[in-house]
Amino acid sequence: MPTLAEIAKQAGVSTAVVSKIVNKDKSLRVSSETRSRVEEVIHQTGYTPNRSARSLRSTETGMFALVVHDVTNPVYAEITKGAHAAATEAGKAILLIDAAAGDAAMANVVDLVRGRGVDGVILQAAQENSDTLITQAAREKVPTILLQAQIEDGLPVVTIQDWQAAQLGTQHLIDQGHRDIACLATRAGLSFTEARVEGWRAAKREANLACDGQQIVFAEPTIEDGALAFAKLHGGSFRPTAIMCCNVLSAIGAMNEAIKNGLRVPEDLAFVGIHDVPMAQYCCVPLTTVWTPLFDLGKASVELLLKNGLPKNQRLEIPQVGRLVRRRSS
Amino acid sequence: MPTLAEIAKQAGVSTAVVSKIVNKDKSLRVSSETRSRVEEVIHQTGYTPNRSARSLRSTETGMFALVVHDVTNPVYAEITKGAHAAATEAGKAILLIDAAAGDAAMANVVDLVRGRGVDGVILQAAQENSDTLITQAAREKVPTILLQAQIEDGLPVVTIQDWQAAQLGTQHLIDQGHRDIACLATRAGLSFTEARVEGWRAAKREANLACDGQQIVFAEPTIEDGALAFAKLHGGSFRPTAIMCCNVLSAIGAMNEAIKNGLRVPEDLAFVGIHDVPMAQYCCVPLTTVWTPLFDLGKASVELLLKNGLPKNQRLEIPQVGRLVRRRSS
DNA sequence: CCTTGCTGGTAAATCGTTTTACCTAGAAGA
DNA sequence: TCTTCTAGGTAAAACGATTTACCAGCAAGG
Repeated sequence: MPTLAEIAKQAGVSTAVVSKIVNKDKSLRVSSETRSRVEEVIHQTGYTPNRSARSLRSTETGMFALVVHDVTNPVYAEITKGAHAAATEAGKAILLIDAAAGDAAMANVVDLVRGRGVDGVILQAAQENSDTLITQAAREKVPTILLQAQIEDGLPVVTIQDWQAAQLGTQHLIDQGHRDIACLATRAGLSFTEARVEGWRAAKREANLACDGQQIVFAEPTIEDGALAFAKLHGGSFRPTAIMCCNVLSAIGAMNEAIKNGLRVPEDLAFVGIHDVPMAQYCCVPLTTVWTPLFDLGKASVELLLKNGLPKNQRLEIPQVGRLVRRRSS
Repeated sequence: MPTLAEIAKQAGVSTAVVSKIVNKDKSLRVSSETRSRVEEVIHQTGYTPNRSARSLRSTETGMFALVVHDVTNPVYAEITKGAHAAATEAGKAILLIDAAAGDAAMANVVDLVRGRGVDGVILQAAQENSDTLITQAAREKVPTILLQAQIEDGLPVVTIQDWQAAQLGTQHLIDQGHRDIACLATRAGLSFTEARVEGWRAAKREANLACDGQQIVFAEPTIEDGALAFAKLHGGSFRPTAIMCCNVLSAIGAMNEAIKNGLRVPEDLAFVGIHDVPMAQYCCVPLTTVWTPLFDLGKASVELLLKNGLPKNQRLEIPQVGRLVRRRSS
């Protein structure tokens, strides 16, 4: 409740001194008596600087916007948790934006960026409406980091090792003796989708197994879309004995649909999914997954914003490597 | 990038006029030519008011802090989604704090509150460290709303119909012919835990079934703790044929553990859980749940903050009633 | 002719910090 | 004795909005 000016008056010094003491500014030369007198008053009154005033002067708000597709998706929730952890450690706050809430939510972020309400943006690009956000951020020179998908050149991206994750999962299926391995990919056209499909392809090539377009089907990372994707795959001419799923939720959806269709998992059809969320462990047939460093993905993106040191086009791949978590589905 | 003053200069008017036009202040009397001239300049330059400056004058930040136990818990994620939706609709932003991140995160919120960085707080009380937050918020007169648990008198609480949810689930089990129905409760001592246990008790009483303390076991709302709770229940002298679980995650954990112990669900042991998250549908044995208005719970708490109209001790119970979603586990 | 009253504004104070530029007394050096 | 540091500060100008108080000029009413 008290203002800096009031503290200054009570301690009999100028506001400059108080400000520098509060901020631990090393450039301040002050006698130890004065210092302790001021500190005493600060302590007594329980003074905390007003954030708006501070931001106004310093143009730093201590807040980052985190735009995710959908908070209720456990994969994104884990990323969010990581981002939050890094922010907390640095004394910063995370402004959560759920892109699933539609254009209004996006418009809100744009406003925030234009009004300098945030120091940076971490964007898990959703639809085309994210473009507006990106251009605005660029114009306002608000640091922006892309999560997972490199939807725009000239912006830093942070990803996991997508290629390796898919390769690892596919290799496991090959090791189990599968030869007809389909790929249930994430959304077509995105950079990480391509990386994962490429990982699947690479593993198959290495084993001299043919890959063609028919073996790939794209789906959003949701249970529902996974189920639909299975229908497409099951109806086609290519009948796989295993499916490498680029997302854990679509894997669960597809697997469930397969079982509904009377298939036995893993005997008739085996499944592997990318991202090891708790749900994988407890679903109908426990799902084999490739564990990925989701927490660190979120954490790293915030840390990058804090350092503010990422060159324009750099791509940061979280070094922590995925590992296979084998369960009943394969 | 341009400031209000620059707009004013370009349009040849005072800053007061521009400010009122931007804010659609009805008290402003201005000729239509001047108005359109100003609006033109605003449009041309793409002016957006600086949030920090605005907050400094008005003492409103347009941000609410939402403190949840753990974002990766799907129940809380859904609440978060609801809160976010309401905030978005009102052009406000949600600052997410994950209490699981520990004391540092809580200290952060306290700082935010003291520095007037947020207009209000929605608190899903976690540990005792939340007390500091509450007292600070009260002292700073920052509106605070409690989620689910009434951990402090004198503060508004918003809840779902806890009693009815538990009663409904238990009644269903009774209808299935069960008589020995245990209660896997949430954390002991919390208001909503008591309400749910009371709902369970009421349903049993109504059917002339005995209830005693042995039939109740408490657990945190996690899969792991649910599993542990099952062990306690299974080891005891009371052998239930059904368990009414006050949380969906602990239900899944307990059910899984039961199956591991060779029990058949629902033949040997039936389960019902409160809160209908997607996971319930896809787990080992699809879980019967009582659907609850989680989204609306989050939404309502934000709306309450927006209206700022809740009397001190009021308790808002989301009117939307729960319904039973029957699946294989019962 | 004098007083209101309304229209369409303006100028300046204010919010609570941070930061820059300047100031004074005493000590030290020449 | 005169200059020059240096330690320990001070005063005031930002930052970019909002808000209050005031004002000039014209028309209408008496």
